[in-house]
Amino acid sequence: MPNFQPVQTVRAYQRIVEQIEDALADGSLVPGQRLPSERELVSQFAVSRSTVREALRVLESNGVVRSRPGDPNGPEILPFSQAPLRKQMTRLARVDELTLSELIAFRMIMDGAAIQLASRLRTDEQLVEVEQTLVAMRAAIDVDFAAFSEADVAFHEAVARVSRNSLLQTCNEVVRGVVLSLISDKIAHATNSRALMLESLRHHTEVVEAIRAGNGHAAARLTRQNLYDYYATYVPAPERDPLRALIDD
Amino acid sequence: MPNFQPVQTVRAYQRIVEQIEDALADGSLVPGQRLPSERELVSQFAVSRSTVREALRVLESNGVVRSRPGDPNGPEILPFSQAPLRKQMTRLARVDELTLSELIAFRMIMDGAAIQLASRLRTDEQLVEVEQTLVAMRAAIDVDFAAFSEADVAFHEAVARVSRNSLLQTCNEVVRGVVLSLISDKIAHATNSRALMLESLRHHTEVVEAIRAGNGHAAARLTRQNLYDYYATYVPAPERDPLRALIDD
DNA sequence: GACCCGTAACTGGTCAGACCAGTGGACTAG
DNA sequence: CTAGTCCACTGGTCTGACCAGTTACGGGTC
Repeated sequence: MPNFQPVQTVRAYQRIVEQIEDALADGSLVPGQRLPSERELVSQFAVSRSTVREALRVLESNGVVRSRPGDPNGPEILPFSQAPLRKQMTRLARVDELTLSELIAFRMIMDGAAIQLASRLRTDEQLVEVEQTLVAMRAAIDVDFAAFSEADVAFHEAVARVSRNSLLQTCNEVVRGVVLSLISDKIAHATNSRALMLESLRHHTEVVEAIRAGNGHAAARLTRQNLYDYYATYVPAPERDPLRALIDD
Repeated sequence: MPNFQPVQTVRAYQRIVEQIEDALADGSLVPGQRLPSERELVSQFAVSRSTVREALRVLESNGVVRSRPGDPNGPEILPFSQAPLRKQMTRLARVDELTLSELIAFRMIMDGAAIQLASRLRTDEQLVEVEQTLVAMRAAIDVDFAAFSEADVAFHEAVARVSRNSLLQTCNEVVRGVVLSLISDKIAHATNSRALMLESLRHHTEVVEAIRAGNGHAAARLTRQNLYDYYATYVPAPERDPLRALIDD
């Protein structure tokens, strides 16, 4: 008896999307390359132009290609971007499918791991790079909070690079962006921000010390603690349990 | 001097997408509701049907709506789902030239964190649930490796559920799927798989012990160690450093 | 009255052909 | 060799049509 599979109607534009995504996955299509023009695709896929266009719209909304009117080279294959990933995550966060607590827990995990890896894998030059972002943070305190925030991001990005794990790096970046967009308005109203910045700088300095010492576990623990201290006030009290579970070992 | 903004052409179908997404964000459109039929939308938005359809294709590919031919109620607003997030993440994992080592490191981080959270947050009923998946694993050993593998997945999914962090859960699931797809062929050829399964079962049992004891740190460490033991042979030796950095504290 | 079934009015999926406002390369005049 | 014009071609949008499938309705049967 043959093992029949449930059939599902696959629409024409979907098969076009699949073909293009497959070509991208197996490397026969690489970012920077151009797709043939819509009218050319019409004859290659043997479908109407509406169908081709629906496929292109889907690819475009997924950040795979970009069409520009009048461009004689045709639609462009874009390099991978985390923008669509962030869009989806933001969407989920907006509808409470993801709570702030979940996002922050995730940040604590990601950032902690990145720093743990960094403290083991860093070269001396990379340590210097990280220390320089600390210097930039200190300088930014005297400018304004936005500058400090930017320098803070630079610190975390430098550490993430050192961790040599691009997946970790991307996830980190995305979730950091989402968290910031969720609470940026609240942070802007924070009083006594200078004290906050000094405190944050002190925390970061401790982390760098642990990185220098190669003490990955301590560095990770400090990082998670810092994130908790920094964000806990924005999280409803009953949702703080999971966050604490990540810091007390 | 007015602060001019760069203008960017907003295409008609994009404004339709925006309007529908906004309606969804502010609650005037909720999952389960139906959109008017395409021809009805044509007159409401005062555009052609192609334009409406391109907007619907975009929304559909983002998991916002679903169209079914012949449905007199029109396109359905879907409940929010993490499926599109997973799709984007899988794309990231496929495209972003991720090495097996990076993926496994990521799994070690994710799974470790999930188990750490689970051991602190679990209820007694949930502990029983997890223990039952262990029983299933033991039983599956006598069937075949595929059954064992399935039971193993069930174990990790149960733990991820207990961690009460759906983002962690999704990432976990995605990266597990990607890793498995990369090495499934090699595993299938593994000799003496019964011994492997018994070893794996012993490891899982230790983890459950740590969960029962509420020792999150130990549980996480065990988990990472187990994953390392299980996967290290598939990772080229020079790439194992980052993995080891995650286990020896 | 309850039930079954065919029909007709829809639905979405696809197609063909058309127009428009742009782009960019080729071609020409200086 | 340069500056300017022109035109072929691009994507964005529209119109109108056909098809296959779904569903609700109404008429017929029991």
